Amino acid sequence: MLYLIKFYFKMTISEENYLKVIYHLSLVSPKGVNTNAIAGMLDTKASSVTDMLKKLAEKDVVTYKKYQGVSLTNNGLLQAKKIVRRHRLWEVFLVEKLQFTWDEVHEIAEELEHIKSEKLINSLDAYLDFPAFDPHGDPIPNEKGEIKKQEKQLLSEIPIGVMCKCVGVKDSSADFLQYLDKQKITLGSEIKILEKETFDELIKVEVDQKEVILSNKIAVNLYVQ
Amino acid sequence: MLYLIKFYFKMTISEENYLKVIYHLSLVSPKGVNTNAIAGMLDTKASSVTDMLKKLAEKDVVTYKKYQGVSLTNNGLLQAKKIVRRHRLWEVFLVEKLQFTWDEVHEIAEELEHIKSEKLINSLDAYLDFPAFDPHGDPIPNEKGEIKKQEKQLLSEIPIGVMCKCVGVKDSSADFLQYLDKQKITLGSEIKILEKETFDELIKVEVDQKEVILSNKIAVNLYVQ
DNA sequence: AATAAAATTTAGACAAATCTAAAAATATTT
DNA sequence: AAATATTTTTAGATTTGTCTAAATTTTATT
Repeated sequence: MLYLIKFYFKMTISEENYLKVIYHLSLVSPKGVNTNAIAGMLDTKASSVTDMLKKLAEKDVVTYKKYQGVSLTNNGLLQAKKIVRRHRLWEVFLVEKLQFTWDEVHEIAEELEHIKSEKLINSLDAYLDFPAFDPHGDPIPNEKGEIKKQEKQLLSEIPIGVMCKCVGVKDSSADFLQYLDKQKITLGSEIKILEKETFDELIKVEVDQKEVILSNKIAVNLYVQ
Repeated sequence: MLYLIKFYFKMTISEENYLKVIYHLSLVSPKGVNTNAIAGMLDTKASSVTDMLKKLAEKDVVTYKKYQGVSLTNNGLLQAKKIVRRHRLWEVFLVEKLQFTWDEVHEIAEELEHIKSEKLINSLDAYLDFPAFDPHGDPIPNEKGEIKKQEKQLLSEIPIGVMCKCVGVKDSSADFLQYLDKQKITLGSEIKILEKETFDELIKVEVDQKEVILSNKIAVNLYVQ
């Protein structure tokens, strides 16, 4: 069982933040994540990223070849998913139990996600009744890192007249979420597209029986089913 | 309102841990806390403590004179109480909501206490119904740092025949708490001393209608009312 | 394919929090 | 009160994560 040892390196908060960002970026560019992209997400310098990538490679959580970008090892992938799991479970807790709105939870979850007690997180999971999705519609990995994939499309891809339901957001910035609140759009909202204007790409939709006009920027950032 | 600025120095986790320890020690020795005592509590070296005390003095959270020990400023006291507040509220959460036992909560609360969102902690407080005491019977400061004092005595000070109720522990180590569990003693247990043996200081007590023998070490670490 | 541009890495420096070993101050004992 | 012991501080080193500026590699353009 000696091989297990490498799975139990303790990760610092900084290392965890790198892992998480590499995970998110690798979902978009699976063949290797750029140094600059990581630096951008973490608001740090490329040279700092290089330094950290060497350390993470040393710990066997990423595969790193100079100038060739970086990707997660199996081990690193599992660890990243655990961080994401913690983040999203805490978000559910904040919304469901502490009455936070969906635009308020991200920052606090960024801190809570680094508390690593397995017992804590599994108890929380049970307490919340094993939610599969967080308040933004993003899937919550289970203890083994397994993720329930959800069929979903962007609102912009839905044809006129078809009824669909809001199941998530692509952009989960506070600005966007607050704008959706203002339009009374939230997870579960029933949406039907009434009209699409080709010229300026505005669309007229019915949200829970009320008509509203949405821009294309909204439509390409809202997931529906 | 310029004077408020110094209240808003961001504290690192390490600084917070020092503040908290100084707070706890100053309850016992109010005329100044020793460098060595702090080092002992934080499992660090006296020289590291000296370094940190200078930094904390710089931030106006402690009053520090070389070789003369250290004490909290008003500002430092409030900050320390906020950390204690967060720690104890999380302990209540873990026990009441996530079914942790009272010996399991301390370590996790040590991490949770450093998450500083006021909104988070006040929402949690409300969610828990504004508890006045944590699972070990220790008081939870309110938002302003006010603490509800509880009349309490050690079990060892109670005369034979008087009925009392367990309201807290002086030693809250996991070992002691687990020992109490084994004896079926918990917060709220009704206790009556039946006999005191002067020779070896064992005492025979009735706990919730059942007789048990306790050592003096238990009696001097159990608070009753 | 040569050149220019962009991305990445290296080298060396810095701040935070710690350490060891030695020096200085305080407290205790004889 | 002198000698000894204890406590505390200083000086200098180390580790982690970051930075700037220069050097290198890769990619894009002519």
